[in-house]
Amino acid sequence: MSKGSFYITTPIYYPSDKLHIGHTYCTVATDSLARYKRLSGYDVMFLTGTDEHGQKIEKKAQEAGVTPKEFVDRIVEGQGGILDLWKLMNISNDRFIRTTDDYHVKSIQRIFRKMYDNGDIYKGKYVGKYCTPCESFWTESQLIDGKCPDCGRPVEDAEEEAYFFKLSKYAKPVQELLETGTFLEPASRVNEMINNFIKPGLEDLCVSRTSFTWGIPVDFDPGHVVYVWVDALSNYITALGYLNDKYDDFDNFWPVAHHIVGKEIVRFHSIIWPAMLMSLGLPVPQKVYGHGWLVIDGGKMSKSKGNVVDPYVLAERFGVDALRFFLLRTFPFGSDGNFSNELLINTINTDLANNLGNLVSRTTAMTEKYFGGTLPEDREESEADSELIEMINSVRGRYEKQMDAFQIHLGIDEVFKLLQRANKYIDETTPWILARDESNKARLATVLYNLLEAIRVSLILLTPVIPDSCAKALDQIGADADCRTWESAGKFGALPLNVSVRKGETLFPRLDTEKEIAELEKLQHKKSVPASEPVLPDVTIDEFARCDMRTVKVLSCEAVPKSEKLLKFSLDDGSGTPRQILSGIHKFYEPESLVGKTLVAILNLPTRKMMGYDSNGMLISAVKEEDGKEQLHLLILDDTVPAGMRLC
RNA sequence: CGCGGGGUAGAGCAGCUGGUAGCUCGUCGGGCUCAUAACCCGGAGGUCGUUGGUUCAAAUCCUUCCCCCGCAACCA
Repeated sequence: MSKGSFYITTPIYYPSDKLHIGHTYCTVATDSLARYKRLSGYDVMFLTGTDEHGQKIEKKAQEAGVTPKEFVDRIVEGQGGILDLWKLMNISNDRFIRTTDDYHVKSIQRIFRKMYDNGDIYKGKYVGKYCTPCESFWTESQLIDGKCPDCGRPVEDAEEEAYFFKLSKYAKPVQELLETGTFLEPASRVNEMINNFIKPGLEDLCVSRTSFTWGIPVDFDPGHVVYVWVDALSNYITALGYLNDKYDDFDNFWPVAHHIVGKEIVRFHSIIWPAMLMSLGLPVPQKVYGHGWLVIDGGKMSKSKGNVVDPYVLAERFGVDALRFFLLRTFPFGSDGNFSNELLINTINTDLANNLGNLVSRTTAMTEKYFGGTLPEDREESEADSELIEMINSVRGRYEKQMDAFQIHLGIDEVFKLLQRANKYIDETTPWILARDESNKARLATVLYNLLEAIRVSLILLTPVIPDSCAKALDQIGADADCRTWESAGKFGALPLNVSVRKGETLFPRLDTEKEIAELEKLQHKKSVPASEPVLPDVTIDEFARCDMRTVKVLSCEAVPKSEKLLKFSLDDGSGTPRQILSGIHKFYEPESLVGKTLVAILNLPTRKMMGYDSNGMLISAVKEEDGKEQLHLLILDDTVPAGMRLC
């Protein structure tokens, strides 16, 4: 019965913030592939989850005044959290792993131990700089002006103990893996990996840390926690029960694994992960597929640009299926896609409302109008039917080919070619004319039946993408369970000759483009305007007085070459010697416009190097997050104010 | 010379194992009236970023330069 096992995963996401449309894109795509494989007869395991350890979460939790576990619990399980989002998006994952789960923790300790025992993990020294008061280790590049980036005090040479994984040992087999076969796709990523990382030489990888504690302890060496590589990547096997008793699916689903990942983490999945598996004596997964990103106006989505798209807003307004469809239909899965509200609405209208929804509507409407909803069994075939029927019979094959290559958008495209052909078929056969003459009843029934069949097959194939809508529409055209199977999608004629249809509610209402875009912008605007920040905890007047803020006049100002943000200022601070300060405000000000202006700067910050220049202080600006976008205004004073006056 | 991706009709993209350009949307015109002002047909619109070269023939291969994006760096 089963065609075999199929294991597919998303990355485990880092719950330091709310997830955005990019994460949704990846998960929805993986979900549709998982659903496709189930539909076509595979025994599927679909895993997603969260990667919950690390310094960043430790720090964020501290800032929020909660424990790290409380912090991630809120983002993962809380209202509007990750689990809620996947539920909303109709994600059919079989399992959800959190790296804080007990069984995972135990497995990781055993995996670490195993690699240690076989000699691939060794204890080494991590040479760096140590700040005694802060008890922190820093690398050379993290230092600011040779001093501790946290407190500005001097640091000393020190060695930190750390465990290393012999990544270098596996450079050759990994390169061979990348070069042969189809392990990493799309193929364009292969060269990137080899040129960038393997050719320059793979260095052994630091796999433990002592600089933070929010992680899985190395059980045989207290003080060390397992660093992200081993902890996070191994989720793909611990979730199957590797070296734990929680699950027992490892033999079923390894190595038929397919990792869907964003292009930014292709490196970890195509180099480090296979090397780790080789070390453990395990086979490597079948495929790593790096999909592209959703970008906006050609640029990356980011908080500071204020263009992060919230999947909740879109799903609530247009429906989950519409959003799922848009993401998978519009963008080639392997490359970047340009997201826009307008494109979203156009796609919904053109494909879902006009093409699919309207076809179902006009077909069911005619069936009800001319036959009271139930077709008679008499038939009269015609040469005019052959092309449509041929397409119905062959579409599954073309679709399957694309989907097996993870070309979801092309798979969908095959279905829409059939839907378009069906719409055209109505024009060719003019059923409304046939209906005028009683003697054409058999011919009319044939035409409608053929249309219902085209719709039925299309809906089955679209089920992985828009499951709920397809189920509804299949109800409308009277398809019972046997008429919804993968088998039945391969051949014309599954519906009974006397099929009964029931025209239901409109599947995808057509949207008013301009109105919707306006509404959407309003919504996204509203959502992203935060309440003004709370006032910070008290400081004493003495503490305030330690900040040496003074008026300064701009002597000269120029852009720093090769930097898009930095401006280099020469300032009169009243001392007689010009003071150099760098400031990342090029996005807001052109250098010429600031010459001669009277500004405010804090002078007694430690010197900091930026792009090779010293910056002796910081210009004071008024900053606000507005509309998700950073608004920045330099404090510009009346030019009658002389340079060098202190603020107090 | 840090690494990589890309520059093709108004917009978004395909074509890139070489043979005088395709798709979707938009636009213009026509048809139809079963349907969610939907559906069907047709037209207009591109010297395929730039320079030079290979070839009978280049968007497609090699070369020069320009521009955009991402990584990196950096933004207190």
